[in-house]
Amino acid sequence: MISGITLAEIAALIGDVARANMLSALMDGRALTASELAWHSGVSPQTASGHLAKLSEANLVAVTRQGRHRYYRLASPEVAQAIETLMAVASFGPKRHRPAGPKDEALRNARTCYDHLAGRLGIAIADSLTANGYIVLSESAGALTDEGHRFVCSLGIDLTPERGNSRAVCRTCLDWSERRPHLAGRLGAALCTRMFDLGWVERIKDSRALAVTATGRQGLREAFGIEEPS
Amino acid sequence: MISGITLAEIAALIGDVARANMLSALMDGRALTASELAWHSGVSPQTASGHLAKLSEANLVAVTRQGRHRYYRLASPEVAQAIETLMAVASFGPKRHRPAGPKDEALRNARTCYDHLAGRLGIAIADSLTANGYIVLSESAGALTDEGHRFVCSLGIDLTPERGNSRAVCRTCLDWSERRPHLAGRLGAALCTRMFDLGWVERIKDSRALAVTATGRQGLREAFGIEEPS
DNA sequence: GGAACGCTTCGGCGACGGCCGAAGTGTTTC
DNA sequence: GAAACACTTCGGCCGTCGCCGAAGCGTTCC
Repeated sequence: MISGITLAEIAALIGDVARANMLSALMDGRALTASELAWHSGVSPQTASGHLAKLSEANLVAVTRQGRHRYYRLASPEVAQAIETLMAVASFGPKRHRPAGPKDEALRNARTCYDHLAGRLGIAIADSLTANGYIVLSESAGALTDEGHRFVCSLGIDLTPERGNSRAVCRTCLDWSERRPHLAGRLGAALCTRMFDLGWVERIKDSRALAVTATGRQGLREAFGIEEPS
Repeated sequence: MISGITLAEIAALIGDVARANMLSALMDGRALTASELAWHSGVSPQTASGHLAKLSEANLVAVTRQGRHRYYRLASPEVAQAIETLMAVASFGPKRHRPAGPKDEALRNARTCYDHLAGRLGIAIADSLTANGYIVLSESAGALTDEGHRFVCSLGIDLTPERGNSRAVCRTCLDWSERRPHLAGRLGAALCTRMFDLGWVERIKDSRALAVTATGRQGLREAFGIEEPS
């Protein structure tokens, strides 16, 4: 009860279509401007401004001023996790099936989830790492083995924590499309960043979906033994 | 966006004070009647009935008819996890400090979280198991060691999964009061059940809070090395 | 069988909150 | 310095949804 009040407040903030669309758009971990978020949520700039004020007052999003733009991003990984968990519940719900369009298909194939990889590609990488004994996952957690540490080093990933960053190396996150846990935490984020740096994946315009490049296909095959993910 | 719509629907359902109070009341894993839930949420029976219809249509709660009563319970552990995650986000929020009353204090000390233990007691047990090498936890996951398996057997706990139950043995759940992960999953649930069976803990009336009994204090000391948890 | 009980459905009231047009503030560009 | 731009604030409109009284259905108790 005591916490029920603020539980309702937080949920009510996410429970508006426009705000939910904004938060979904921010789930890829990027920071977006107020106008971009207005476009994503399908409302006018004034309305978006009001929504964003509420979201940032409640510490769901954080804002950075830069010139005449204001960049909004999710305030913390906890917020991202809460939204992802809600999406998982939503996808369990009554089977109100929307036929899966091509864009939806792209999302299921590969996408970013806050700061790490999700979709079939995310699952495939987590599976490969597990099969090779590089990580050990239980349903909602994980640990990096010594061989695993050497392996990610060989990919050019440095897991030394930044100052004051105590985030866990290896976490899992429930994938709403595959309904299985994929790799999150510092390791998940570092892998995702590295794959962008190597040019293995690219963002699909106006979407959290990702496209695997030609070099990416080769790299994924050599490093993880992953064939065409879809 | 595609899933954003139903994300908003789910969140909006939780985002009403009355419904949030109902769900909070169900977080201890018990099934409550419609009238009990009406009382918990502070609305009339008619209103509660309407709310419960919405919640069960969206598969957030499940209902069992029994005579002239209808027992409502959370539909799945995923729903419980979503609510707990939202509570964690809520407790991070702006510092709108309510002075902690005695009931609140009892909640922080020991309570049930869906089907497992939380609060200082839950943390203490998780810490003890970790310190003795019985379980290994990373921030959001965990594994039971072989010695751990023998230990819980010695407490009279059988972790053989029920038919068709593939729930993970060892998971973690972020504690909103302690802000640290405590023990969930099949192991967390089994420990909780066993402690009720042994008479170590008892429910405090009309609350998720728990009281540790005299035998409980002795048992906790002998089995886990836990002194007076508060 | 009738009364008490638990729960739901219906109908109408009222308020909260989302929405946009218009106008205002601060920043960049030329 | 003026114009263009990004964003916010204000004010008023309107729809949605939560609320309860009254009434209806099914179960249990005596």
